[in-house]
Amino acid sequence: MVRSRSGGRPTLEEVAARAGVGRGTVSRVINGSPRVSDATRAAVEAAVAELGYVPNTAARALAANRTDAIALVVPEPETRFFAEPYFSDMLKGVGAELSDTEMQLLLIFAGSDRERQRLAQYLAAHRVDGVLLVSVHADDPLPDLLAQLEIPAVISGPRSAQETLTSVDSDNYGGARSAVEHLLARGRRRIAHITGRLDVYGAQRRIDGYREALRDAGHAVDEDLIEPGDFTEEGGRRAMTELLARCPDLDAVFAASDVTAAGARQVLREAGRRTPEDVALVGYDDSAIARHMEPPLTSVRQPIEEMGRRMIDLLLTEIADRRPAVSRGLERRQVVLATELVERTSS
Amino acid sequence: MVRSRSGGRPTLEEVAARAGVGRGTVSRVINGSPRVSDATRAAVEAAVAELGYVPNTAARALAANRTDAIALVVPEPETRFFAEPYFSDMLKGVGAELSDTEMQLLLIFAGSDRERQRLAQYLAAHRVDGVLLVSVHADDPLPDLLAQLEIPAVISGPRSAQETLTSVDSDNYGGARSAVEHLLARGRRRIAHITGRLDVYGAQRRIDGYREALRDAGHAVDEDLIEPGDFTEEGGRRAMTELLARCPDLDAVFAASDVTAAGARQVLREAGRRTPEDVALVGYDDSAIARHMEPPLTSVRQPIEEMGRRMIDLLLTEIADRRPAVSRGLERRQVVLATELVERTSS
DNA sequence: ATCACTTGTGGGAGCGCTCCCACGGTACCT
DNA sequence: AGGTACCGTGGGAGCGCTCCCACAAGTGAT
Repeated sequence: MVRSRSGGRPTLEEVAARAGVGRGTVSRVINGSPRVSDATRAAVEAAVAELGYVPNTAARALAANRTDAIALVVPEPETRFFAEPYFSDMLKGVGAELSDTEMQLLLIFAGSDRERQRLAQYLAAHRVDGVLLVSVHADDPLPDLLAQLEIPAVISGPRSAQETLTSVDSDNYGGARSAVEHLLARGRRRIAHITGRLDVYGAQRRIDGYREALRDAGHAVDEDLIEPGDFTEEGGRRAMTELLARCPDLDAVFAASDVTAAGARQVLREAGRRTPEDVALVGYDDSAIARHMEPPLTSVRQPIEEMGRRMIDLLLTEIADRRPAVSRGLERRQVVLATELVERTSS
Repeated sequence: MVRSRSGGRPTLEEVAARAGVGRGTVSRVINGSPRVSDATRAAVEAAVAELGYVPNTAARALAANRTDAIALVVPEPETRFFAEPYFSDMLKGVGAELSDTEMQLLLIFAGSDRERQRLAQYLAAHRVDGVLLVSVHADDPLPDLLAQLEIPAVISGPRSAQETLTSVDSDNYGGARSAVEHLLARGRRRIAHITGRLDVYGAQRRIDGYREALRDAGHAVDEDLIEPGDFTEEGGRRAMTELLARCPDLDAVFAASDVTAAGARQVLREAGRRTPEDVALVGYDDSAIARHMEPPLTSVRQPIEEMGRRMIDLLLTEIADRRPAVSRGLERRQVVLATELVERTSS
């Protein structure tokens, strides 16, 4: 690897001169165009290697009007990002799928208003080719901003049944059903449900699954057995206290998240209810906490890593589609991945 | 905010036309140059607002040869990044210091060889103005690569006393001293030390602090009481087992990390030694685990968030310095921040 | 009135690439 | 033989900015 005489980094032009070809040809080789003869390609590749040529991203971005970067936007403060295994799993999947691409991943937190302001600015400057949106609430204005700026985006967890953005989700409805069916099969009849945040579509779908699993098995749904939570541990404690007071005869609890189940478990123990003998418990997420609970928690596993991979997949397709023609096919793409019930001793 | 007639995003030129000034003047206003009259500045700012102008980063990067981005390079797999509070605290400090800057932060993992390859490519392309390096081992080639590419960099934790890169560190020597002095003050006399990874400079400094605190207090250093660990829990168990076998009369343990202390604690309990009655225990990091241990662990707190802030500070200075002149002052900048002993009931 | 600065401003040149048109060469038809 | 088609290739134009030189107008000393 030789240093270019100019002292700086070698340019396309210099590579072309060295290989004895034109600028256009080098560009074609760099970008893997098939319209180059093998001999020429080899010569150019040799010159690239000799000079240690690396394309200037800024120049490319300017000329081609693309950035080769995508953003993973997390509308939460850093703290939650690190605390919840959801994000790290998602990141793993995203990273894996991106690793044999030229695309660069940016991680952007938009927890505070300040940060959201900056994000809006960032998107307006079109500094990324596409956006991955995770954990978005029903009333979040971000998706609309993205649509207005015409930036390709994929959302994890649609905001509603009418979601217009491309989305990847796990089967919340089916996951909830399997949890309830499992409890029914174990002979439980008074199954309570501590829900997630009601403004999250996925939480609604879990409630639907809970209801219909009971109905389809020929049981009436007792609304008293449904208590709203918010995915947190504290919410689980609160809801469980409420439920015990209202329905002391319950014999099972299906919680919308593992941490919620952990909160519920504390209250149950303090009330002298044994798990699973007196009250069976099923959580959601199959996070690390599920394995470490006492007793280990039965939980609905979502294929989060796989979701990350699919999101990238869809996003890259959308970016590619948008490039040459305006292929406004506009078929709504919604991917739903299956969940799996992981049975442990809490049920 | 009006859309530019061309359909795309407005350019500097269009803003200039609208404000009735030249391109250069708009550029000056955008970049906050003082050499613009108030009236002109106001006119330009109005035009910017009306058109909703946002500078094109790629064009700027190309023309000015800078990217306005810096990378936080983590030479570990994602998993460790999420597991250790060290990183999230660091990120918090970094983010805070960067928040009133135009600089963009990129998070880059370089755990696998594959990822390192990509990183090298990335740096060679000069896609960032500077690099923050955390948790680097003594034999890591990354710092040299950075030096060779002449990319400003700041390292957290120097690799050795001869570190050439600008560095920010906490006072490992002083932290260790304070831990040992605390144990001495509590009347302990047979104080063992489970070290960190020996190829980490900070771990060496802690050993130095341990030794000199004993010596300065007039005690001989018994080398049998020093057992190498590796910062992990498993390492703590192993080392503690070793120590108990070799020196059954020890009455205190200073561990180089909280997780190591947790490992040691398990072994001590299994051996029937009470903490703190029989064996006092002090950890390092003051991480969440310290607060949640049974009994709560006395630990040396490092101001990690502050370290993150200082690192950014130094890096931005270095980037700014490099821009116009080649101010090879080359005074080695090494910042060392004080630690604090957080006393709990384990000692 | 002249000169020497300073201040604010306009606009040319150029950053390194991609896009695309044009051109010579070969191959295959009529 | 001429015509048509398609390769592979060279290089002009232009992406939107910053840098810097040139210049007009103002200021104050001589």
